[in-house]
Amino acid sequence: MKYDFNAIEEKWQKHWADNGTFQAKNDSDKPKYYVLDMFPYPSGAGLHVGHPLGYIASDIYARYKRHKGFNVLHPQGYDSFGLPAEQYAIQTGQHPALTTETNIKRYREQLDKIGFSFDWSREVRTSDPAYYKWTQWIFIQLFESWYNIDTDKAESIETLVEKFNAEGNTAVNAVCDDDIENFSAEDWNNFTDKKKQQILLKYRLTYLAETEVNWCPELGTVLANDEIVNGVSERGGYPVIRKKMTQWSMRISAYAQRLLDGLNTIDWPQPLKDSQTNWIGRSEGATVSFKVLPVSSSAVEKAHNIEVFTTRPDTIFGVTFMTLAPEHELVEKITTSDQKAEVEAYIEATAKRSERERMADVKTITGVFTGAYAEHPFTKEPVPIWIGDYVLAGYGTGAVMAVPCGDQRDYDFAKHFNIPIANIFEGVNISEEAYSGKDSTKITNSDFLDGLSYAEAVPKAIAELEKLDQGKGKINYRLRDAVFSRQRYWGEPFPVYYVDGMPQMIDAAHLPLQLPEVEKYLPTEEGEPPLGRATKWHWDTKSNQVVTSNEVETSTENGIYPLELNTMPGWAGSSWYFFRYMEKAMRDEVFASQEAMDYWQNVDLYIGGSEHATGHLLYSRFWVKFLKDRGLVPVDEPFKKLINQGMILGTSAFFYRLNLKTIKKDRIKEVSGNQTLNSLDDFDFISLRSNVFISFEILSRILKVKPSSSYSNSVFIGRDKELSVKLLNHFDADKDQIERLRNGTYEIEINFDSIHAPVEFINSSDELDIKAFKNWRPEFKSAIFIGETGEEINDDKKDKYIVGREVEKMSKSKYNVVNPDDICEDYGADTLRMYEMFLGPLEQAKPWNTAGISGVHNFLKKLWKLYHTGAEESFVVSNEKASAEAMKTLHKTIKKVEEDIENFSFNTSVSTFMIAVNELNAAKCNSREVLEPLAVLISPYAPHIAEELWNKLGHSESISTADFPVFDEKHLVESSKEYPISFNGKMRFTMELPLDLSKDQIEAAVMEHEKTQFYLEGRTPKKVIIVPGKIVNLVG
RNA sequence: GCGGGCGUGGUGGAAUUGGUAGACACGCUAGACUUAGGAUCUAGUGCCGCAAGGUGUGAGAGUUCGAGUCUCUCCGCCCGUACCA
Repeated sequence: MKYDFNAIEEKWQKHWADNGTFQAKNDSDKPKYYVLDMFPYPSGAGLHVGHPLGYIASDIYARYKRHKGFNVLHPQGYDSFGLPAEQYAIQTGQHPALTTETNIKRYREQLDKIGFSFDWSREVRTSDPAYYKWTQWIFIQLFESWYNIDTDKAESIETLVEKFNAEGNTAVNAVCDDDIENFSAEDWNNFTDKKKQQILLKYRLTYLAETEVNWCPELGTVLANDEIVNGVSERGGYPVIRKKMTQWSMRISAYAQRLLDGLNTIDWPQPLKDSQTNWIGRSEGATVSFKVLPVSSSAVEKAHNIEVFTTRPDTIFGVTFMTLAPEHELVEKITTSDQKAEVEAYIEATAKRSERERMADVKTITGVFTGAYAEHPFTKEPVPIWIGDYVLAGYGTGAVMAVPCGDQRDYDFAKHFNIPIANIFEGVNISEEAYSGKDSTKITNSDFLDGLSYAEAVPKAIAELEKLDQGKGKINYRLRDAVFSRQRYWGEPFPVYYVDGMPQMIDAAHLPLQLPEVEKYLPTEEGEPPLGRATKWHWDTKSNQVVTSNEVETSTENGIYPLELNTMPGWAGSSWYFFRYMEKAMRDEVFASQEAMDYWQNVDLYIGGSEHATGHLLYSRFWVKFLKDRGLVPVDEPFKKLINQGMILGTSAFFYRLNLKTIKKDRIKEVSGNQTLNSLDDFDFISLRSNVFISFEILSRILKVKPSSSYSNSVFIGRDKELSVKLLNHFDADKDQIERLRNGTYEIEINFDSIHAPVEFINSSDELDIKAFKNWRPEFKSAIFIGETGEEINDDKKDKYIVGREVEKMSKSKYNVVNPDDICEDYGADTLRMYEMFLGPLEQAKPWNTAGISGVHNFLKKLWKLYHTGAEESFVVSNEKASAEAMKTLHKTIKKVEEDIENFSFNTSVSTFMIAVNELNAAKCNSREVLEPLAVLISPYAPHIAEELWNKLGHSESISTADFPVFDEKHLVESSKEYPISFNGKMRFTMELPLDLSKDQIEAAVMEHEKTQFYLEGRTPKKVIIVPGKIVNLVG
C-alpha cells in the first residue's frame, strides 16, 4: 500500500471526531495541563498558511503532554465580534451574524483538515448570546465595584456606600476621578439620589466620562488608535479629528502597579514584558505645587496653583520657567490682558494642527508667554509661565517645571525664546546642551541641596517640599484608563439603561440583553450609533425585558427607559474566554463553575502573536485580577507561560508609480499618476532633462533611499536642503533654481507609490501583463510606472513589467496569500504541519516559500517505507530484536525530541526525525522494538501517519493514549571517541581513541601520530590541552 | 531619540551553551534508471585553488590553549514606541 496521505488523513480525522478522542475530562487522576491558542477572528478571507503556525506548535505540545501522562485541555473557539463583518454588513445589508456563521464554518473546515487535537465540545464564540451574557455580567460586576487603595483590591460598591454613610469621603482612599469634592457623612445623607449616583460613578471600576476620542466624520464612528495610520483612517484614508464624547471607560489605571508586579510571576518572553512595562510607564518623582503670583492685569484675581509632576525634584533650583500644555485649564485664567491675543492665537493654531503634523514636526519649537508668573517654592522668585505644545495635556498634570540645564527640551525651549538658563550642576558645562545624568555629580546653587548628588538630593527636596505643603513624592503612570464604548453594531450591547441620565444596570437575572435588529448598520442621521436605528431598544423595568412594541414611549410613569446605544469593544469578549472553556459544556447558570476553575486554574501555555502585547494580553490580566479581587476566580494571572509565534510572511509583487508634487509656498500642484502626465518636463519648477527618469538606483545612490513598501518611498526635497541641492545638481538644475530652493520659495516632493500586483497577471518570470492589469484596474490607466532600473514603463512602449518582490505580512489585499487547503490537498496535513515547523524557530518571522516543502514530504514517504517493503509496499514490521545501532538511533532521537519539545525548538526535531529515518533506512531496520516507539515520537508532529502506522502495528486504541518512549542512556554509551586534534586552536585532523584513556595516554597517542609531527614542524609543544571526551589542542 | 531583537553558504536554517562551523532541507552540478513527468536512486556542493594548502560566522579590537558563542567599539537590518517631564 502506497502512502496515500489524503485517504489516511480523512480517515483519522473522522475517527477522532466520531470518537471524541481529544475531549478533556474535568476529573482525572492525571495532572492537568491547559494549552491554549489565541482564538481567531473568523474573517471572510479564510485561513492562510500563517494562521496555523501557532496552532501547530500548541497542538504538538498538547499531544506531547498527553503522551507524557497529562490530562490536557486544548480547546478552540472564535473571537467573532468585529469590524470586518460589520463593514461587510454595511456594504451588503447582510446580517453580521450570518456572515460570521459562514466564516466560522469555513474556518472549521480548514482547521479540521490540519488534524488539530482540539476539544471542540467546549467551543466558544464571543458573539453567541449564551457567551456574551457573561461578558455583560462581568461588566456589571465592574460597575458594582470600586478600588480600595488601603486593601489594594477591588471591593463591592456597597462597602463604599457604607463608608460614605458613616464618615463621608474624606477618609476614603480610593482610585477615582480626580475632580472629587470632599463631603461628610451628613452631606452624603443629604444628597439627592441622583447626586449620590453621580458621585459613585466617579469611583466605579467602569464609569461614564467625557473623553477625547478619535472621531472619523466620514465613517461616522470612533476609531481606535491602531485604526489610524498617519493621521487618517486606515480604511478609506479619511481625516480623523479629536472629539469629546461621553464614553464608558475601564479604570485599568487602578491596577497599574499590580499589572507591573505580576510580570515577575509569569514566564513570558522578555520583549513582551518590556512592552507592557513601557506601556504602563511607571515613573517615580514628585508633584510640586507652584503658586501663581497675582498680577493686576490678570483676568481673575483668585489665587491659582499649578501642579506639576517631575522625576527630578532635585533640580528644583534650576527652574527658570514653567510650561503648560496649550489645553491646560488654567491658561485662560492666568493669561494677562497684554498676552491674551497672542495666547489665543497660539492655542487656536495648535488645535488646528493635526496629529500628523505634530508628529512629523517635533523639531520646531513653538510657544507663547502667558504674561503670568509663579512663585518658586523655595527662592520665592517669580518664574515666568509659558505655554508650549511640547507639553502634553494627557500626561502627568499637563504642566512642567522647566529646568533648562537638566532637560534637553526645556533647554531648547529656553534657547529659542531667550529665557535664562541657570546651571545647578557642579563642574558641568551646559553651554551646548542640557545635562540629564543621574550620577554622583554634585548639585550647586541650590541652597539646602548644595553638595548633594542626585540620589541624596531627591529625598531631601521632597522632604522640604512636604514641609512647605507644596509637594510630595509621587509615582506616575503612563497607563490611561481604557475607553470601552464603540459606536458599532456588531459587539456586545451594554446591559445598561438610563433613568434621568444616570446609567442603571439590568438585573443579571435578565441577561443576556440581545442585540436588536436594525435595518441598516450605519449611524443614524442624528449621529447616534447603529443601535439608535433599532425600533425596539427600550428597557421595560416592569417586565424586565426589551419592549416589544414600536409605539411605546420612554417615561418614568410607564417605567420604560432608553437603553445604551454603544456596544463593547473587541477586547471585551477576549478578556475572559479562557475561563469559559473550563466548563465541560457551556452552562447557562455560571460563566464557569468554581470546581472547573479550581481544577484547571490558569492557562499553562498560551501561544499567540506579540501584536497583542498592550491590548488583549494587558486587558485580560486586568480583568483576571479584578475577578480574583471579587472572589470570582481562583487565579491572579491568566497565562502562566506565553510563547509568541513569529509571523509567516508572504511574498508580494509590486510595481511602482511615479507621483510628484511641486509645492510653491502654499500652492500645491499635484501631478500624480491618476492624471495624464506625458513627460517629466511638465513641472514648472525643475525642468528635468528629457529622457532622464528618476530611477530608484539613482535615488538610492544620491539620497540613500531604498525603494520598498515599508519605507514611505517619499523624498521630501526642500525639507532637507542638502539632499535637494544634490538632487538638483544631478539633474543639472540651474543655479537660480538651487538658490530659490535654498530660499525656501519652492519645494518638490517626489513620491513612489508601491502598488500590489495580483498574481493572476504575473507569469513565472515575474512579468506583469500591463494591459491586462490596467483593464482590471482602470484607475491606473494613465499612471506612469517606473521600473526598478528607473525606466518609464507604459503599455504603449512595453507590455511586460518586471515586478519588484518583497516579503511582508500575508493579506488578501496584498495578493500574497497561500492557502493551507491547497498544501493539504497536494502534500497532506502531516507535511504541512512538519514543514511549518521546519521553516525555522517558532518565535521568528519567516517568509513562506513552498519550494522547500518537497524535502519534508519526501521524509514522510521515507518514514512510510521504513514500515513497508517491496513494490506493493506491504507492512513488514517484525518482532526481531533491533540492532544496537538502531537502538542507538532511537534513543538518540528520543532524547533530542524530548528536549526540543520542552524548549519549543520544533524545527530542530524535524531535522532529528529526518536523521533518524535516514539512519534506520541505511541500517535496514524493520524491528518493532524501534519502529513502535518511533511512531509515538513522531505522532505529535505528524499525527495522521503515526495513527495509521500505530493501527497497522496492531493497536486498537488511539496512538494519543500511548506513553512517550523513555530514554535509556545505556544505548548511547560509546567506547571510543573521534577526537579533533587541534594545533594552536586550528583543527587539523581527527583520531579515534578509546574513551577510557587517561590524559597522559591520550597525549602519548597523539604525539605518536604521524600527522602530529608534520604539524609541529619539528617543535616541541609548549602546552597540551586535553579535555577528555572533547578535544585535544597542542600549543606550539 | 528610547526600548527590544538580529547579522552564519546561492536559500531556509543547525551548532550539545566556550570545544571538529555550515547539521537537516531546498537549490545547483554530474551520473544511473527512465524516454520529453515537477518521479526515483547515487555522488558532489562555504569560498579561492588542478592540488598541497589557504581562508571563512557584518567590520575592528580584546579575554582564552581555543570565540559564531563572552567583553568593548563601530556598521547594517528588523520590530515596538514616540516630545512621558
